[in-house]
Amino acid sequence: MTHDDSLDRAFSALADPTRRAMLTKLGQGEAVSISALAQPFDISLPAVMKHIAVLEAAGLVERRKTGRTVHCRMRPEQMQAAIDWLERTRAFWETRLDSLAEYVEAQERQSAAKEPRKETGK
Amino acid sequence: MTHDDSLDRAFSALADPTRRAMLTKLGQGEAVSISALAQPFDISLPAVMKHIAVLEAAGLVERRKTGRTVHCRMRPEQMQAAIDWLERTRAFWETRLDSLAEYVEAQERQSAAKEPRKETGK
DNA sequence: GCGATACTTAACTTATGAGTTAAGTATTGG
DNA sequence: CCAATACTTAACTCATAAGTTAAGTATCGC
Repeated sequence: MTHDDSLDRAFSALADPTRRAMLTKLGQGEAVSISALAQPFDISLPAVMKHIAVLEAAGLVERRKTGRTVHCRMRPEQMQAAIDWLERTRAFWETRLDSLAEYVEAQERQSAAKEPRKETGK
Repeated sequence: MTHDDSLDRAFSALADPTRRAMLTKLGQGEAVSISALAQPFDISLPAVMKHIAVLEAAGLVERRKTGRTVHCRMRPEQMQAAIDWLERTRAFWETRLDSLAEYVEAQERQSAAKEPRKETGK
């Protein structure tokens, strides 16, 4: 089985509202320090560190240390991979749905042209 | 805080490879029975039931019972909500930064401006 | 140098998630 | 009717995730 655990990590990282809020902030394009990232949340700094570690392990975020300050920035590639998986799965469903609708429609036209197709007497 | 726990549940459900495989199968448009869904996996039926319950709670899947058989089908709306969140977050990043090269360039300018005392003779 | 700042690590608690086995309920088919 | 089929529920194990506090390390500003 082709099991891609980078998708596991990406979706798992995205499942937490604190981490999504961090990504939203990082999505504005600026590199944000860890303490600045932590500021809106009512949790301890070690807890924030853990969230950032999860985001980094998922490839969603990159850290760069300058002096005593660490700046984080978003890396959209893994988010794109998640989008791709979702689009593919949903898109497939929708094309099948369309072709199913076409099929049903075709069947109806065929039935109307010939004779009503009934279930065999039960 | 705009905390949407339907996104929590959706991403959390998507984080598991077994559940993604189930969604891929359901993405083909047919309603699949629970035992048919379970067939490819080397786990017990109760474990499969739990996965389906998670997918259902996340709004990604719908169950319909007919006699003793339960058929599951995909519901793409919540997947679309997940796609929307990801697109929004990533798209914002990308509009802010026209290209990676431009970003790196900006970073270098910022670093140079921020720490002039190092490498004074430049 | 020394204290404040910014992050890091360690150790621990508590909750949840994924799996198990065993036993139960409800339909269907012979 | 009875037994096989298809799912369900209960009870439990084990691993990991998310948070905590406390203590540690490495700059920076005076």
